[in-house]
Amino acid sequence: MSAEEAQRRALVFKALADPNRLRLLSIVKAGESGEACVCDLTEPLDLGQPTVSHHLKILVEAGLLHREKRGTWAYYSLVPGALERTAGLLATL
Amino acid sequence: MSAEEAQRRALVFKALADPNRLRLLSIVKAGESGEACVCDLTEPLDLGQPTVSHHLKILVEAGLLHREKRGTWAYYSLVPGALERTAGLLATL
DNA sequence: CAGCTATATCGACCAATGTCAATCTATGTG
DNA sequence: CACATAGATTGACATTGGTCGATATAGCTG
Repeated sequence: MSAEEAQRRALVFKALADPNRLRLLSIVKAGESGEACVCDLTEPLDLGQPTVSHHLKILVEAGLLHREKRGTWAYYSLVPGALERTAGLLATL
Repeated sequence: MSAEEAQRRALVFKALADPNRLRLLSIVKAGESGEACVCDLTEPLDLGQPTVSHHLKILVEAGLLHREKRGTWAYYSLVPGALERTAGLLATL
């Protein structure tokens, strides 16, 4: 694998390499509507709102979460197929 | 997902969250014998020997690589099924 | 427009991490 | 035993990364 390809793939795993971000993904996935707003995520993780926004941004930039703003709220949802594609990265090392 | 479970899973992804470690896994996997010694890994990554040993240790501790010492050499190989199990972690978030 | 609320951004701080040079350990060889 | 070699460990350093408080932005409501 080329250095550039490795760097690219490492970005996704970096996004997954934090316990709080794994929990964020888990909560978003478990939500019955498939989405969650920041206010739903702050309390269960016992983190400040800026910290949660920071983690969500990293997950969005990694292509794992999708952000949709509706009114004052921002709703986050899993990007369809993103987890499966990430799993595929491991099979094709 | 509990905080403890998240922490446990994050350890594996932390191990994957470095480009050089991804390349190490890739090289070990690609080797025809399925294993490689440190001396085979230093040059293609353009890293010093201590750095490579450091990365290999992290991959072993994450349960991804197996280390077997034969004589003066240490041979590293993929732990069977480890990558598949890691991929499974993503499916069960 | 003034005020409120949800979220994002900024700046600072401390902890964790990747890298290297130097050194140590263990194995093999004369 | 003396020496050489493969690899691990240590210590130092610079960089990155997670967290928070303070502040900014955007949308809603009166």
